[in-house]
Amino acid sequence: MRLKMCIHMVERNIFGAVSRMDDRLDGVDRKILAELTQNARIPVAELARKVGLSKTPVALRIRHLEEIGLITGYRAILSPLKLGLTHVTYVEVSMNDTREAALQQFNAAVRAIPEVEECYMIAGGCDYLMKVRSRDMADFRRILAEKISTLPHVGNTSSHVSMEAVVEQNFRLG
Amino acid sequence: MRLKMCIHMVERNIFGAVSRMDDRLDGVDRKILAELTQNARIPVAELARKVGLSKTPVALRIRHLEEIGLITGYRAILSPLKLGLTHVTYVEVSMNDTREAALQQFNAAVRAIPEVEECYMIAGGCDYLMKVRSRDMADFRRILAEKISTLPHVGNTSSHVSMEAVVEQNFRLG
DNA sequence: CCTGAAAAATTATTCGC
DNA sequence: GCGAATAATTTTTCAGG
Repeated sequence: MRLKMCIHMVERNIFGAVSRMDDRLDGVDRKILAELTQNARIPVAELARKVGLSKTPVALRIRHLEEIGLITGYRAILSPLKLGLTHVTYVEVSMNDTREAALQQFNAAVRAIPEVEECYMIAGGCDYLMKVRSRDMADFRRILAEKISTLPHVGNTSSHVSMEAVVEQNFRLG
Repeated sequence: MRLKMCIHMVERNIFGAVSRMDDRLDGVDRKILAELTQNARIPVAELARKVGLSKTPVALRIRHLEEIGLITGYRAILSPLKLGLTHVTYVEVSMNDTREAALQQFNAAVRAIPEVEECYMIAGGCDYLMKVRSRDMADFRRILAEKISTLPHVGNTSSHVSMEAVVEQNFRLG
C-alpha cells in the first residue's frame, strides 16, 4: 500500500506532468528491454545469461517493467510482404474546421480506420499526416475515397506514395 | 521434399514476383494472427478455445505461419511516454544526388540511426520522408544536426513537428 | 484434417543462503 | 542477487474418428 503510493508519487512530478522513467532504468533494465524488444519470447533463463544475472532478479525486473507500464504488451509482428500489404502512402489532410470539437471528432473517426497505421497532428497549419497501408494503388484509392475523404471536417488531402521502404519499423530504444 | 517444392512454387508466380499469401489464409488463421498481433504470449490452449479448435491444429498453424515467414517475430512493445520519447518529428529530405549508388549509400546510413523509426522513399522528386522520435525539441535538433543533415548526399531538410499522436501504431490486419 | 488425452520438455516460481 | 528444488505450463506425441 505504501509502496504503491510511492510509485504513484514519482510518476507525477510537482507540475502534475508524467515524469520520465527511463533515467531510473539501469544498464541491466536497458539490456532486458533491448532483448525483449527484439524477441518477446526469449526464456528468462537465456535472458538472465545475456544480461549477466540469475533468473530471479531478471524475472522480477520484467514484472516490474510491466507493472509500471513501460512494457505495454507483447505482439507478433507480421510480414507486410507476405500479407500483400506493401503499398504505403502518406496522406496530408487539411481541415476546414480546426476548433477543438472538430479535431476530437476527427481523431475518433481516424482511430476506427484499420488501414491508417499512424496518424499525427502536425504543427504549422493544424493539419494531419497519416500513414496508410494498402494492397495496391487501386486499394488505396478506394480507402482514400471511402474512408479518408469522408472523415469529419476534412478540407482537402494530398497523397505521397512510397517507392521503397528504407526503414519499415524500428523498435530500438532511443 | 515434394511438399516443400510445392510451397516454393506457390511463393513465386510466373512473373517471378512474390505472390500474396493472405488469400490462402482461412478464417481460423486470420483469427490466430489477430490474437497473436494483440498478445504474443497467449497460451496455445486459450488461443485454441478462442478460435474453436483443439490445441494440436492451432500449434501446427502457428508453426506454419512462422515457417512461411508471415509471422516474422514477437516483440515487446514499450511505452514512448514512460521512456520519455514522445517528441515525434517528420523530416522531409531532398537529395542532391538521386543516382542509384547515392540512394543506396543513403539508405544504408539511415538504417544505422536508431532515432529514425521509419523511412520511406517518396515518389515525385526522389525525396525521403522519415519519422524521428526524440526526447524533446532540443534532442531533435541535435539528432537533425549531427545525424540526419550529415547523411550522404542530403540536399536540404524540412521538419514537421507532431503536436499530438492520434494513432501511435496500429498493428491490425488490413 | 481434427480430437483428446498422455507423455515429455521447458519454463516460471519459491525457497534458503 | 545466487542457485537449487519445486511447481506450473506448455509443447509434442499418438491412437482414433
